Amino acid sequence: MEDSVTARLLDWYDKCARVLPWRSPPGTPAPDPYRVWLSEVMLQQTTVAAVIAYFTKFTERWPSIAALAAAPEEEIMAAWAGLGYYSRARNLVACARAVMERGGFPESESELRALPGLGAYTAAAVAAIAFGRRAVVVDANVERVVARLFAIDEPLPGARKAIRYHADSITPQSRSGDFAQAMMDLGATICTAREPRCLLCPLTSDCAARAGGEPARFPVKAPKKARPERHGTAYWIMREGQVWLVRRPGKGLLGGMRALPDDNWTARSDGHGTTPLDGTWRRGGVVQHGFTHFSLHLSLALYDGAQWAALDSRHGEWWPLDRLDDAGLPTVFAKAARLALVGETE
DNA sequence: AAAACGTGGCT
DNA sequence: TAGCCAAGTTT
Repeated sequence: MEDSVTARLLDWYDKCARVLPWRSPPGTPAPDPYRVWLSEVMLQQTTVAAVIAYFTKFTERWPSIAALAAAPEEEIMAAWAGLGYYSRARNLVACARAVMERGGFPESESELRALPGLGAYTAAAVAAIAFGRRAVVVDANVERVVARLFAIDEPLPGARKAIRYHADSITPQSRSGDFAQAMMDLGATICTAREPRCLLCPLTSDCAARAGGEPARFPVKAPKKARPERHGTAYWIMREGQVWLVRRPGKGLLGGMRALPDDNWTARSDGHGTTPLDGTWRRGGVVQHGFTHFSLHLSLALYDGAQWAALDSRHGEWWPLDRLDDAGLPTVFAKAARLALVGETE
């Protein structure tokens, strides 16, 4: 039975594989490991639709891992702005440099796993897709497909071990990279989280959840915790067509990214409301932004004073408004900046 | 081992 | 619309 699942899935992939910029068609030589790795890192917790534009931009600007490794970290962080999970960009740089140092990508799953930013999933995916190694690739798509195929009742995350065991049982010796991508295509287009399209599924006759009549019940998940709501303020300080931007600390939320000054709101607490400069401030409206683990109401304060000398050039810089798009602001601050600019022209 | 860590799209 | 969800990793 396992063999037939594997064969049916690969047959389906041969006909129906999605065409994606980082992929080579089934049965053709593997793509450049650099492109496989870069796409896999970008795709961590991120949709294909969001990744395509970034992948294209990155590979045009840095066509090889050598080019990426030689680029200033600051430029790569700015190019990553908007994609989210910014520690990925930091790890991307560190990984590129480590790979150059050792003379190229390692090909084994365990050596790949030791590189910065490559966890269990990404190491397996790169080993299988770029290097043709047999590896058991388990991401959220595979979890869903396997949980349904075998009607696994145990809730996630506890079910991970059982899911991995079953995923291993259907992973072929050869073509495990195609197999992994087939599972992900199936999960993304047919075996979707809500309303799976079982009538189109090549594995419908193998699927225990389908036989049970309630495929969407799987995977069972533990209930989630409520997201707290936080309030904070961002400060818009303008002078002669420039705005004052700071660099956030390297670790933590939006770590290492350029940003508007703020009153130190965090996931755990509201901001303290203390302004960064003396003088007159005006209300500039409120931006609402959802993070993974909290929701933020960010008030915008607009500076009317002229005490600019108090700003510390070790922590920030004047940035020209006409190049604001190049500043690489994370989305929450890009929203605030947009609001400020609309306010200024009214 | 649980929590931190972004964002945009879909229902 | 408010919540769920996505090719996870790190600490």
